[in-house]
Amino acid sequence: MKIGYPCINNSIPRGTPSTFRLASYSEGKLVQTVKNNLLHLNQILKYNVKNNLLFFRISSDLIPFASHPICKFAWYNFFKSELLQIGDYIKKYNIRTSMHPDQFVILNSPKHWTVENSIRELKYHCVLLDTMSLDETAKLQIHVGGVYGNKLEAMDRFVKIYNNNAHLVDHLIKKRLVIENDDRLYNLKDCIYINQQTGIPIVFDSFHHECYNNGESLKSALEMAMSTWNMSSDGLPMIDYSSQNLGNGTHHKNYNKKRRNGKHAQTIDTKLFEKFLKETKGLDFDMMLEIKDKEKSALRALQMLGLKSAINLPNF
DNA sequence: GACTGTCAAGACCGT
DNA sequence: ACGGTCTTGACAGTC
Repeated sequence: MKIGYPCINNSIPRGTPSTFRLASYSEGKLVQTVKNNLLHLNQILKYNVKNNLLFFRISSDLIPFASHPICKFAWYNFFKSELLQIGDYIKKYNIRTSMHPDQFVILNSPKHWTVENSIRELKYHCVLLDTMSLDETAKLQIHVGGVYGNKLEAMDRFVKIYNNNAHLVDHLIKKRLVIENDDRLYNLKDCIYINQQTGIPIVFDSFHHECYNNGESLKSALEMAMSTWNMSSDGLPMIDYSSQNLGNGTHHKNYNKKRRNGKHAQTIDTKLFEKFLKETKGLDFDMMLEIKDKEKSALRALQMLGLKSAINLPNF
C-alpha cells in the first residue's frame, strides 16, 4: 500500500506562477512556466520520497493550454530530457503516479466537439506520461460523464465511443484510462456496467460511494472495484479516500443525507480514517487522500498505518 | 499588500 | 429558456 495526495504540496513554496491567462499566451511564457513547473514537480517528488509518500497525482496544469489549439509548441520535444529525468526519478523510487483530467473531459457527451476536446485533452496527458517513459500503471482517471436524461443511453454512448472508435480512443489512451464512481450521476454499479463492456478498471472513491450507492458495504464495494484491475498490467488498484467537510455543511439550504455539502474535508478525521482502515483490513491498494491540507494529512495517515519509517533513503 | 472578479473547456437543477 | 451552482485554486486587475 502506498499513500498519496493530489497535485499540490503546501510545504513547498511555489515562488513562480504555475499558469497564466489564455489572453496572454505566448511561447516564451509557456516555456518559462513549464520550466518552473517541472522544477517544482521535482522538488515535490523529492519531498515525497524523503517522507515515504510514494503515490502522487501529477497536476493537469503542468503544461498550460497543452491541448488548446493555440498551443503549437512541441513541449514534449523541447522538455524531453527534463521529462525523462523526472520519469527516471519516479521509476528509481518506485513512485506510483496518476493524473486526473478535470470535469471538461466527457467522453459520452452527445456533442461531438465536446468529445473531440476531451480526447485532445486525454492525448496531452498520455503524451506527457509517455514522454516521461512511465509504464501503464500510471493512470488517467476520469468520471463517466453526463446523463442527458437517459442514463442507459448515456452509458452505452460511453461504451460505444470507447470500443468502436479506435481512431479516436486509441491504445495510448486505453492503456491508462480508468473511471471513478462519482457522487450523484454514476455510482459503483454503473461503473461496473461500463467495466463489463469495456474492461476499464474502476478507481473506487470512498466518499462518493458514501454519497451515492446501491447499499453495498464498504468492503464489498471496494472488492468489486478492485477486481476490475488487472494487477499484472494495471498495477495495484488505486482508490480515492476523503471525507466531507464538516462545519456549516449541515446548515446549507440544499443539505440532504446523500450529497451532504460535497466538499472535501480540510484535514483528515482520524476517527473516520481509523474506521475505514478497520473495515478494509486485509485489502491492498494505493490510496490517494483527497483532503485539502494535502501532504499534512497524508503524513498523518502514514503514521497511523505505521508506514512512516518503512524505508531508508539517502539524504538530498 | 489586500481584495475580488474571473478563468478554455460542462452539466445539472430550480425557477 | 436561463441563471445559479457545483468545486477549485490561483491569476490578474483594482484599490
